[in-house]
Amino acid sequence: MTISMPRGTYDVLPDEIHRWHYVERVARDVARRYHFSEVRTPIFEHTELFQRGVGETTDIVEKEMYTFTDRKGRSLTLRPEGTAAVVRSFIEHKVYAQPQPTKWYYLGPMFRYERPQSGRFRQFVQFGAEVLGADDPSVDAEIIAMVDDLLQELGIRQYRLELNSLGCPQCRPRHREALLAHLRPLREALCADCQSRLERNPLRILDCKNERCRELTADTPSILEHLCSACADHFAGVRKFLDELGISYIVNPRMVRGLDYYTQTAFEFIAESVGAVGTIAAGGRYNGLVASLGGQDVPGIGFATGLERLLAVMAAEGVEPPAPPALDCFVVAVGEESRTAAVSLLHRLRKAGLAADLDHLNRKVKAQLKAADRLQAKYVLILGEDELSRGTVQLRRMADGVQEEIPLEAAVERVSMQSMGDAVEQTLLSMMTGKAGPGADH
RNA sequence: GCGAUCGUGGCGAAGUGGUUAACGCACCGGAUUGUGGCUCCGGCAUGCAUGGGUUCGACUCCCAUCGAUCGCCCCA
Repeated sequence: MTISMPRGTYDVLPDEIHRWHYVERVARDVARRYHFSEVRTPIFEHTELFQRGVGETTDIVEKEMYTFTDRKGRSLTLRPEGTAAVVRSFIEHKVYAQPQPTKWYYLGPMFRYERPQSGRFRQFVQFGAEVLGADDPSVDAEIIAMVDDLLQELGIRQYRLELNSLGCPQCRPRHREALLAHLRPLREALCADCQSRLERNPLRILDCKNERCRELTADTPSILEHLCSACADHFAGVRKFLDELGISYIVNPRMVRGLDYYTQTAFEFIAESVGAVGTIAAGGRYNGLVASLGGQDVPGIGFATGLERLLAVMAAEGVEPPAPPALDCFVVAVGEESRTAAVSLLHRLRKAGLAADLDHLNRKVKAQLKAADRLQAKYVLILGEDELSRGTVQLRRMADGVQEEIPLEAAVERVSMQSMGDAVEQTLLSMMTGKAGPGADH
């Protein structure tokens, strides 16, 4: 048997890589405009970082981590998410001693041992950003606005933003008690999952998809009614800024986040009609995380989005990222004699900045032209013995087959000028028609 | 971790317990002299995910394993 890729992984082949490049480019550009700097942390960390950072009782830590022991017996784990490592880095390099706030973003693979399904993989790519050292509601709004901009710019239209506040260590316990008091009498009527959630994580019961559970918990005490005044003020502040920015949202008091570290603001961007997993971006505030990982009491907020899901939603909405540029020039050599000259010509084209190639399979002229056509070469330079003796080449424009014989010396410059001219023409055309061309802004 | 469906050449896709496993696309070559996109001709799976089993005989039936897709849990 030949070896295949591990479960839950995928190859991005060259014919679709441009979609990835496009999303990555837009993400980085949004980050630039929001004034976030990129941080790159290791793909693996000490297991303990995630146990403490993500939370011992979370599904991620309990059953989804890729953990292994290295040759010295250390327990290491492939990162399942980005925030813990960013915070670790922030603390480790004493970045809190520098002017605050710290605004970092990351873009890279994460790993979770889960059953693959649509929009879910074992290795997947997240783009995320964190603001450390500022707890003003305007920061929460900024993070949310950033995600909103990202989605807009990728051409994604059908999504909604759900917002909630999870309170803080002062008010959350009060809500929890009220919740338990309400739910305990209903215990027997709840679904099996919810019964087990009851003592462990009662908040999750509110998020249950089960019809019966939903009915039973319909009039359950809301976290929003139990917020302390600080959290209530903060939540009101976030809403005020979002309203000011014209970002619409739905307050969902039943929304829960999977990771233990969230406090106050929590949000989810949900795609309207895409498979079972509709969440394409999510995040929230985590004011206790830095301290719990051994740093100062520094507030934080962030988000993460899965690129596979963005790509899936884009495909579902018919958004087509700009195609990669075609090959500028294909050099056709006729006969062995001209091959040396052809290789030399090819080299000069490339040195001049053109994307150029030639046939390496010793194909006949016809087949070489066919290859050039398939590669969508804009121009073809044909070099045979006749041309060689005359010191010329045939310059053929593939779009219409117009061909002329030009001096060999002028070939590189001619193709350069023509290609450039084509590009300018394209741009002008797209400006006039108002349609987005390659590299044009949206 | 649980459930459903599925697994035939690079891709799509017929097929039936029994002779050489259709077809389409793609790819490669050819249709005499050095020229693409059309047309025509030819080539392209000693094998039907893997391993067992049933049978005189299995790609076709059974079991297991692996994988894919989708859903649950949970999550980006």
